[in-house]
Amino acid sequence: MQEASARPVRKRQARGERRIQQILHAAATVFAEKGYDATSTNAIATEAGISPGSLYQFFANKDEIARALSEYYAGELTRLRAETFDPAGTADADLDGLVESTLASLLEFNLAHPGFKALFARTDMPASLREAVAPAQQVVHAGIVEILVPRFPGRSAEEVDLIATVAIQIVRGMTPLLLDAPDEATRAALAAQLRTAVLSYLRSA
Amino acid sequence: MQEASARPVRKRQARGERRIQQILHAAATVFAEKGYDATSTNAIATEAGISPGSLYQFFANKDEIARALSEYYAGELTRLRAETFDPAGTADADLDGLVESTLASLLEFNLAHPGFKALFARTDMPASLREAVAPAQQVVHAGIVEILVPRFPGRSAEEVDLIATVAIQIVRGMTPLLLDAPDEATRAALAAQLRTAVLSYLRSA
Amino acid sequence: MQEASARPVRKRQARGERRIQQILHAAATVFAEKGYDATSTNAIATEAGISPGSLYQFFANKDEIARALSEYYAGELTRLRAETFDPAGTADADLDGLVESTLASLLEFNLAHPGFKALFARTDMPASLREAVAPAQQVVHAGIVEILVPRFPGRSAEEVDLIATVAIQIVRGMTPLLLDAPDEATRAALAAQLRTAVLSYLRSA
Amino acid sequence: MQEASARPVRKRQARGERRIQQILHAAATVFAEKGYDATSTNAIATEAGISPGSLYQFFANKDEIARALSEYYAGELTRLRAETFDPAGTADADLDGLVESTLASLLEFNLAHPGFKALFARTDMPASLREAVAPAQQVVHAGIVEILVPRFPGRSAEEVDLIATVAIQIVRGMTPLLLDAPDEATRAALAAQLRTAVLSYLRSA
DNA sequence: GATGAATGAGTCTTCATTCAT
DNA sequence: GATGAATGAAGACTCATTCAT
Repeated sequence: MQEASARPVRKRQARGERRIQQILHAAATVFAEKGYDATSTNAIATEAGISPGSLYQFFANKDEIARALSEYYAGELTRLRAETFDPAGTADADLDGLVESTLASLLEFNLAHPGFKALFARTDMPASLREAVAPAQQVVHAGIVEILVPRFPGRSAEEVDLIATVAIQIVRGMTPLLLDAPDEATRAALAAQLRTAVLSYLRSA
Repeated sequence: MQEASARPVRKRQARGERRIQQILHAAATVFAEKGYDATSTNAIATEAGISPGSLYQFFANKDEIARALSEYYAGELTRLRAETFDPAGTADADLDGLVESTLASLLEFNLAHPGFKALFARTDMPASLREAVAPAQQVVHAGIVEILVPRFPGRSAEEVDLIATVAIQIVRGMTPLLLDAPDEATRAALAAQLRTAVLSYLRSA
Repeated sequence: MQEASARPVRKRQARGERRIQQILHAAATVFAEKGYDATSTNAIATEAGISPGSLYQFFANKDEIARALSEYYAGELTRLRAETFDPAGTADADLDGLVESTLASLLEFNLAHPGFKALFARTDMPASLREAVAPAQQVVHAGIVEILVPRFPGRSAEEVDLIATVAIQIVRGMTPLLLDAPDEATRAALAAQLRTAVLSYLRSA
Repeated sequence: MQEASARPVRKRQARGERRIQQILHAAATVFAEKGYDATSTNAIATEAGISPGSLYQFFANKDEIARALSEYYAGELTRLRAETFDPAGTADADLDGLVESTLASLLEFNLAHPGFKALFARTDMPASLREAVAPAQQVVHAGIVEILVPRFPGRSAEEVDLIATVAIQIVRGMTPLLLDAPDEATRAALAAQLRTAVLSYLRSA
């Protein structure tokens, strides 16, 4: 009985789940192209190949799409982190390598998820969006804190928080430049500068 | 005819100039409150105490207002710079002091011109706005370059440009945090971190 | 085959009947809360704990729900009438008592069936709704006529019809006030006035 | 100077004033046809021969149109009342005549202002509409109270209020029937009954 | 029958911009 | 130049109804 009834339910949910992924993917695409503000829900629906009404079957409003996308990104980041990150090796790893790999991961993530920058690499957000987008921000912040804590043994949690915030803000400020770089060389140069900036900040913080 | 109309023309121009200032001031106020995207031209007109039609007598569209405001800020920045900055003393001044005073000036400028952040402290801009807002960005950039050149004697113009760009981007990333700081203490702490970040970056660049 | 399917069919019909009651009950609840126009079929389905699709398995459209609900009320009214009303005693009962008990019954019915007022106590209806709702209206009308006929011996059927219509319209006009009365005292006072109004009208008609 | 500057201002206001009348007239027409709920703001704009945007230059939303229309009707009713009503002669006029002329006026008003019934002759209203429509209701109520006060010398203000409310509700209940009467004869018959109903109620109240 | 996803026309409203006066 | 009315294309969102499973 369990099996028998579980299947159809799952099937239905599966269809919805697929649609949700579809919508989120479409949203990410359009956000990446036009930015969050300039993206209309109808444009998302069109990009997803569905009708405006269908979109609202799954999301109550535009902000909820941003929130869900943000949560999706948060999940992906967490997943990637779990795969990549070796907490054991972190303590004695050199800061240089840690920063390098973290920045590389973030850049790679941005390239693989073009919508991410619309939710992450924006320093100036309306309150409603800021709230919707909090999940991904927090995951990034928590991840950075986790890296920093063993590096700043004498500091209070608040101090490390602040340092993480500043480091993230530096990255945030540089991200659009990196992503919009006209060629690979420019991007590499900018990435190198970003590494320098973050590293030197962390060393003198 | 020339003589006869000369004075009224000047008067008209003068009046026009005043109107333009009026509009720009209103625009800055509303930009500061709601951000550029969420600001309607009607809201600007209302804030300026004029009719929407009048606004369009002076500005062809919303972007042009941003451009003019940006140019106004560029002018103010240049003026302030001319008053404050002593090129003679720069060469042998210590970088620390230079960075400190420059950042302080920029913060002060932001506080004195609340609309500035809507045009400057935004890392992610639609193309049309980015272009409109270029003037102020360039003045800032040029100012920073001017400071940096004597500090990086061996570097090419391009390299210094890049360093300036990165430094600015760091500031840009931090500015919203600074301006939205809940209290003076937080702001001071953030400002100190920003100083550290810029300084250490410049030192290791 | 006939035999084999006979019972399941009945079962199905029984289940269907239950579903229909379920839907009608839900509809009445939501109508009572928001009024007919503001009630969405999805809201009814949700209140009934079923899916929108299921609802349309039993009712072709929103108006049909109103019609069925109206028919249900008509049935209930008829049933109550049969239980309560003693045609034998009516002829010589005093009009005063008849009016009083009839109005009391109607009020009670309204209180017991909160959805009734959305279909009955509305003087201004779109044609489609008016038609759908006719059944209950007619039962009420017929009931009143039945009471009035022996009271107006000399009058033609049309005249009695008219008198009944007017009496009902008076009740209809007062019903929302009665049902929305802020407290019991106010309601009682309004009920008394309504009695006076109907009684004096009937006496001078 | 006064004259000179007053004119253009008035001219501009006049244009707006005319538009407002135009919109209210259109709204009344559509309300009369479809009822308030079923009337869309776009339909009003179309009926008024203007664009949807223009409508919102004068009214913030649909409710505000209802309110303005209600206020217009309130004004008209007051004006008519001032022209027609002779307070001096009221005291000793017979109730019969007063009721007759009042009901006749109200019927005439309804016929001359087809939108009125959508705002007045509706017993069951959503809260937002009820509030918007209050002005006209109050004028009618006040007018009736004014008539009734000398007729009910011993009663408190609250009692007279209640009596007026009931009388109005009777009229309200009958109005749709009157207005939708298929022919003049039916309407006259209904009007006669309404007179009887109101009069007998007032006599026995 | 049941489900919930799908539809798409339609709702109210906003806004950059233009135009008559 | 100034005014404020005019425009109409969007925008976010809703809802009665239908359809695939």
